Amino acid sequence: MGWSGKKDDGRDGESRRGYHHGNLREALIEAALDLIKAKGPAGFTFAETARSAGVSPAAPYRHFRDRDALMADVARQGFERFEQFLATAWNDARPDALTALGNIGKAYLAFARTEPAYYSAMFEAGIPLEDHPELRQAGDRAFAIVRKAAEALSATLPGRRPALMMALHIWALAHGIASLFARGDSGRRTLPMSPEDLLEAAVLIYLQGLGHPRAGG
Amino acid sequence: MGWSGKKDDGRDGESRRGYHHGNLREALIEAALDLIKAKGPAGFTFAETARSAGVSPAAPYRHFRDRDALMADVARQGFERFEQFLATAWNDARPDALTALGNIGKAYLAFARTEPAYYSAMFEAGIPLEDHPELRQAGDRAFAIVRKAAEALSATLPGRRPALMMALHIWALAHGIASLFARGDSGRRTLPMSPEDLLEAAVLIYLQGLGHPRAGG
DNA sequence: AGCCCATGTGAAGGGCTATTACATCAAGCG
DNA sequence: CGCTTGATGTAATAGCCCTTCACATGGGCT
Repeated sequence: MGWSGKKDDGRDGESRRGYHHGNLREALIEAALDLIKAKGPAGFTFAETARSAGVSPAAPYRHFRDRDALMADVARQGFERFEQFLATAWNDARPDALTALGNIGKAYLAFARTEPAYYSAMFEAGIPLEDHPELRQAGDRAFAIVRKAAEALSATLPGRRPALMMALHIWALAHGIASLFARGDSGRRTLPMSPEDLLEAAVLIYLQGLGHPRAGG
Repeated sequence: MGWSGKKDDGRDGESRRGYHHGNLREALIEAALDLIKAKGPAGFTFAETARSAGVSPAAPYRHFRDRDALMADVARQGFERFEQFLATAWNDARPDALTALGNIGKAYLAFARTEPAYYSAMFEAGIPLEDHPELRQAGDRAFAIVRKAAEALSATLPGRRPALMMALHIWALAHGIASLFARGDSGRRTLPMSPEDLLEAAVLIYLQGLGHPRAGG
């Protein structure tokens, strides 16, 4: 009974239709993305996400078990977009496998730069993969794109090059460059060349080391 | 003396004699390392660090401006140890530059694995470098070891290879492999080979692409 | 001895996480 | 149509953390 029944501030939030939000789950994910982008994965809080969505601090618990579950869902969604992004860049090895692999590299760095919130959630939030199997699966599907590219490249190389190893090398290289040099505008190291050029040069040298006929001769 | 919450008493040789701790700053850094190792950089808290050191929650503020300042100091100390670790592995290009570079790679991954607390603080804590210039300098000094190795290698290569670019490539590769595959025992991706072998293979292929006479065959 | 000040304490304000009991509302059912 | 039910949101709360404040302690210096 003690509840102060007067709450005529129906327009406190943005597009609340009434007592129930109507699409809170999606609104929370979107708000979380904005907050992660603005303050990093560590600065993102459940309570502020709830405020951004115009609901009470307890409301998000109806849709996510805890703060980490929301972060994991953001990361999962990020991996799915990432997979599509890489697949579009690969474009079934068109116009040729070498060019398409270069496009994958550019797409990798572009994603890290233009979607820092997703990238942070995916790789830096420290979500334990064993607690979120769907997250690991989403990551594996994204990696499969690079693996497919490595297999196509491997077919053009002399000898029988292990495609999985090539894929791991390229992924690690792209991730290392993205983590160290292609992060948000703030103070990372300054480079004598763009991260994109740095990655492309590395991949070409690497492929030449594997005997690719057209990689930098 | 009701301040001893737990009996972990990590004081090695220097115990608290009375009202004043005597060596609180060092004790806090050591306690922070243990906590970061145990619960990750996000799980580490100022208050718990203070408890571990046996002081009140307000005491650490006499030695560090805030929680981030302690984290930054841990990271700075980590970079200094890292630099020494890499320098020892390089060992002035002995027995030869190629072998010594391989040792640097192994040392990089070994550091990430055996000192996960330092490595987390250095690369994953999200400390803004512009707020802690001494941290950036410490990182630059560690990178200089890899740069020196790249310069020595470059001298053995045909043509005039840009040593800085080589150093960046190798650093990014090592960091990517360490971040993705060589982290703590917990659930990362399973590999067909050890991270060390993966990195060594990548560096050898890369150097062969640059024309190194003995890398690959 | 007496003073200074670096160092440590206790209390307090404010924020976050997560749980609990209660409120609201839409949908299904007789 | 009135009732029940389940999903969704709210207020209140406990516990923890960060940070600051006034105050306490005692080592070192004159």
